[in-house]
Formats: sequence, C-alpha cells, structure tokens
Amino acid sequence: MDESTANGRLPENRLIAERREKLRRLRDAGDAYPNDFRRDALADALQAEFSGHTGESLEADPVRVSVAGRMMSKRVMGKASFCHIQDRSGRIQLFVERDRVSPEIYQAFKTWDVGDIVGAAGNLFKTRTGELSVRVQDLRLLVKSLRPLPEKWRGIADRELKLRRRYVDLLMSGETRRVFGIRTRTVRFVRGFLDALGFAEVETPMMHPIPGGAIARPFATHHNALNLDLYLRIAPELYLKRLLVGGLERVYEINRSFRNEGISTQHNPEFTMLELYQAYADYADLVKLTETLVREAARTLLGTAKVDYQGRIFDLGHSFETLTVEDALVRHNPELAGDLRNADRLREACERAGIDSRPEDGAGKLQIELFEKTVERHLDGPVFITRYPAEVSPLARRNDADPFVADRFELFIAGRELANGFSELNDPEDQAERFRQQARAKSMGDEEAMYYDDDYIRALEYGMPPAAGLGLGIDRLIMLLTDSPSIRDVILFPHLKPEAK
RNA sequence: GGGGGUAUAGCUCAGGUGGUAGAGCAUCGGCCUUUUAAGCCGCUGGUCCUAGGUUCGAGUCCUAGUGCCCCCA
Repeated sequence: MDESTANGRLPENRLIAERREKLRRLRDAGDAYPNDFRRDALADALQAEFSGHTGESLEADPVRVSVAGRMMSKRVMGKASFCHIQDRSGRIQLFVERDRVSPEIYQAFKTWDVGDIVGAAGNLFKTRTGELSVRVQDLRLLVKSLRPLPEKWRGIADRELKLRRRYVDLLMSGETRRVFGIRTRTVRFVRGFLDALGFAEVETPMMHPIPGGAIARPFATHHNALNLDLYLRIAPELYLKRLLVGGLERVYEINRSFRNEGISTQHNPEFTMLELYQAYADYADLVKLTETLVREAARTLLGTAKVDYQGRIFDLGHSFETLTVEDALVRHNPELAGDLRNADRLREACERAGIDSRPEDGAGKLQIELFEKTVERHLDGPVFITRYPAEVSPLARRNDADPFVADRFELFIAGRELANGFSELNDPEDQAERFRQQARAKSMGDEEAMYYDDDYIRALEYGMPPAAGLGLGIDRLIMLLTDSPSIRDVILFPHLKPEAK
C-alpha cells in the first residue's frame, strides 16, 4: 500500500522514495530531463535488416546506430552489463562495458533502474548466443522513472490495474499492443475503403440541443454562456442526413457517441461507431457494402476471412445468410407461427419469456422485445436479419409492399449486433408523424423515445434524395478481429468507477 | 437489479482445523567483462480492501460496505 507523505504530495513507498532521491542527485548534476538526444534507428528495423548478418560481417563493416527507449531488463555482471530497451517498434539489446563507456558512466548506469528511458549509440554486433546487440560507446539517461514496472515475467495480472494504468499495460503487454495496433489499422482500413467509394468524411456536433438518431438515453450537459441545456450525442444520424439534403450524397463519420446505459462486456458509455449515408441507394445496397467491408477488413487486418473468435471460427468469406425477423422468431418460437402480428399472442409470449411490456406496445415493439430475448444470442452468423417492424424503426423507410415492416437490416456475428442499416425515410410528413408518435411515447414515460426535431423535418422538407444509411460498431468489429471477449479490451481507457481513495 | 468469485510486500502469488505474516521478482549492499526470467551471498520491505462483530487471541470466522472479474435479468 502507498503511504501518504507528510507534505501531502503523491503517495510514496520506499522504492519510489529511493528513485526520487536518485532524481534529486540528477537534478543537482545538471539537466535531469534533457531533450537533445536524437536516435537514427528503431529496434525492429535493425532486427529486420541485420539479424541475418554474421558477427564477422558486422565487425568487418561496422554499423553505428543511435537508439533510444525504455529499459525493460538489466543484467549487471561486474564490469559489463546487458539491458534491453523497448521503443515503439520493439526491443533491442545493449551491451555496456565499463572500459568502453568510461568508469564514471558505467558507475552511473549501475544505478539506473528498469523503467528508465535511455539513449545509446554504438556499433551493432552479435553476442556469443547470436543476439543482435549494440556495443555501447555513448550512453545517456534521458528520463528517470520514479515508479517501478510490474514484475517482468508475468506483467500486470490485476484486470483493474491493466485498465486504470493502460500506459503500464501497453509497456508490458505485447498482446495489448497487438490489439490496439489492429484497432489503429482497422480505422485506417475503413477510411480507405470508404474514401475509395467516393464517401466524404465529415465531423458533426457532439453536443446536441435535441438528442436524436437512436433509441437511447442521453447524457445531459450545460452551456454556461448561453444558459443552454445540451446533450452528448447518442448518434450523428440526423446531422449526417442533413448533409444529404445539402447535396453531399455520400458521407460518413467515424464518431464517438454516448449512451446513458449500463456497462457490460458489450457496452461502454462512450463508443465508436461508423455511420455512413449514400444517396440513390437502398438498404440492399448497404447489405452488400457491409458484407464487403467486414470481409475485407478481416482479410486486410488478419490475412484471412476465417476469423477465430473465442474458440470458434466465423467464416466471413462466403456470402452471409439472410433471415427475416419473423422467420427468425418462428425458428425459436414455433408456437407463434401464424400469430406474428397478433399483439395479444405476442404479449403472452413476452410474459412467458419474462419480458415486461407496456400496454401501448404494438405488435412490432413486442416482436423486437421477443427477438432480442429469444433469438439474438443464437445468431452465430454472419447473418443479416431483415424486415424490422416499422414501429421500432422511426427513421427508416417503410417497405412498399408491406408497410408493417421497414426496409432495414442488422448484421449479427457471434450473437452480437455488429451493424444496423436501412433505407432512409425521406418523406417529411411521414417522418413528422413518426416523431409525434415517439414524443407521445416519451410523454407516457418511455425515456428512450425520441424527441420531435423541427429542424430535421424542415431539412427533409427541402427534399432529401432517396438514400440508405448504415451504422457499424467499430469497437465490436475490433473485438471480433482481435479475439477480445470484452469491449474494455479494445478501448484504451474504458469507463471505470472513480478510483477508491 | 440478482447470484458467484476475488482483494495479503512495488509486482506475481502462497498462507489445512483461529495462535508472533511467507516465497519469487524488483529494491538496497557485496562478488562477477557475452548475459537474456543471468548467477552467488546478505539485508530490507506489510493499515493482510474498509468498518463493525465473535474470541483470551482474527489474514483466517460472522455482518455490512467498496473496487474489480464472471454469470443471470
């Protein structure tokens, strides 16, 4: 346990106090935090280029390098020592000899700690065991680390500490670095994929006077100067569709959105989503686009369309199955065949399944409640579920032949919703009526129901081109690609309760 | 919201039935010029998550709480 110091600064223990004393001596000797060291090589590039060289060739044709990084191990053997430094690319070993760097520097080196950041220059060579290393001629301490790193072999085992001190986790865990490397490259892939199709990346407000675009509870905030209540966005949808009205025709936003809901292995209060809108396209076009995007993401990031997730293989290489909401419901609730739009029968089924329903819920809402409870987790997929009830799709276009349903789909993989898309409702009068229904539901206590958005209706009244839109959970896609069981594993700093004092 | 698990040294973990709190790594001191979980010798280091309770005595048993993890809703 950390002890508070008498002067009320950071909690300290003996190890930190010892390092702080070393820092004090460094300050006395000069600049303790220099920023004039420059390296000319990264560890992995050196490994890639010179690991294949023999010791003899490196002696005959010396390669001088400057490297810098955090000291991750240190082995002092009398008048010579080894240590490994880690930079953003990987690790390389330093060989430090007293009589080469000078007795003074060697003596100082012996007092440095694992975790310190150092810069070194010297010639590459091969050790007796064949490891490419730097025979150090110049060596400097660049940053004194005051806090010890976790135990070198097992790293951080405490899950909470991994999340709270992600900076330490990133230093210690190659697996964590792998996951976030894939995250970075996935986002880059999505941008490249959409840019190539002529989509424009845009940024829309995160603070909304009227939260909209999804069925969810918002976070509230306040603008002091304007004395205005605002909400953190639950989705960028209504702003992106205003851009369709504005003629942008193909837009996307890789957006952070915020939903005031519970936290679980599948939910973080803030999460990253892709939303895109394409004019002169319908939901079937976006089914194809979604399938291609997910498949090519796997191929690009993993080199294969067969994704190993939590011990099971999901093959994204074949065309994905398609199933309607009602067919899926009957598959798992055969007794409902023929009664899928009978609200009374659906309500009975909901009660049997332990679902609380509201008296005002119609057949569509009840269908979806039952779907989420009895069907979703069985959807290994990849499978597109289509024909969602219009009642639960207030922003989606109705199906021409069957107005009970909307031209909407969701993609499920491993029992989880990964994407949601539909043909957009661009009839301003129909949209106004759907907003009125939502507002009624809100006034009757449905906290997730939507607000009536006047400006959005006004935008539609100018005329929004026929279009389709898609939302895709980036965090969930990355969970799939990195074989991560929890959303917290793919978010650098997931939400946690405040640290206990 | 309900159930289960977990919390001990800086880190990773042991601590049958209640009886002076342990190991490895790290730190500190000594030896060691090709090691790589380096090695050898020696010394340190603890609010046993918090608050109550039972008891002569609690890391251990009981109650409540808190963080984290898992399952269910």
